[in-house]
Amino acid sequence: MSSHGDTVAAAIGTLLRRDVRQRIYAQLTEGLGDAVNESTYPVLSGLERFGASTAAELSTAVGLDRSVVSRHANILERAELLKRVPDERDRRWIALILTDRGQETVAVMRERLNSLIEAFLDEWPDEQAAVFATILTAFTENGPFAN
Amino acid sequence: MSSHGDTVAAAIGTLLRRDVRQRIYAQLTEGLGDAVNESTYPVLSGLERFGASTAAELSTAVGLDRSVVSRHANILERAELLKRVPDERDRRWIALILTDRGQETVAVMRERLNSLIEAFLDEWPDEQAAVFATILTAFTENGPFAN
DNA sequence: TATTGTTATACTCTATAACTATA
DNA sequence: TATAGTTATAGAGTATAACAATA
Repeated sequence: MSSHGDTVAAAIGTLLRRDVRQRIYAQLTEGLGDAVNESTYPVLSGLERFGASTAAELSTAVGLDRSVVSRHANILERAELLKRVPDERDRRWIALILTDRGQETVAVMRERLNSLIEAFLDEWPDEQAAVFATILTAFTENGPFAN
Repeated sequence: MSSHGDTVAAAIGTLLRRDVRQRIYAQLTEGLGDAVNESTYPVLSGLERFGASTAAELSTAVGLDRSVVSRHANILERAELLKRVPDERDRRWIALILTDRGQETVAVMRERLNSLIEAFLDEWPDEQAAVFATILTAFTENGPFAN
């Protein structure tokens, strides 16, 4: 009878806290310009993950309405982080694609997150870090809150 | 050269996503009345964690302005989940305390979270679950995003 | 003077509705 | 007609400012 549930539940509860979340995003987006923040992050990050996408496609992927994606795209376009191009598949559609600068920005944010976590994990034996990575991934992909 | 950093970073990124967070809160608060939702949750949960507190005290603990805590307290008070009582320490202050019903509500939410996570962890060898719990707790308490 | 609780106000983010264009 | 993109509008949540009450 393990019962690490309470411990993990408390930690998850902390991660979900608004102030914690804001601190994380603030660190990742610091110095990248006003256009890059907790709200626009999903659009930037989503374009990097899924490649060129329409606002409607991206909206389902990131859990926002397409009107919201369109609005964030305006902000990111003005900052020259993405651009709009005709979508070959359907002339009604407009594809959002990252500019070089947009790709660099996403790379910076990913690198920041990766290296902060890497530094933290270095404190633990590799075998334990591997177990942690495996179970955390399973939790987000197949756990009780996976879609 | 471990490099579980990328894996963990991706999982953390998922946990931070808005749609994931909303799904979690929706499950925890389902059926507990309109007063209990993602916004009022921190106030309820905070009162349980810290005990009777003023709006100002709670606001620093949960990362909200005291005016916001006061507003949420109104909603929770109308739902009879908390009540306001004079604070012995200072006659300017008003202590927020959970009613019996409020305590039951928090217990239900905690129990839901605990048992969902417990069920997930039961799928793993206890030793690995213990490692996961230990490292995750260290991450939230002393990791790169701890306050 | 300083700090609390509360309320009024403004701002941000998001969803809904309405419009245009294309299929 | 159906669905995309976009924009106008409304709603929810929060921070700021201002007020009365108490220290």
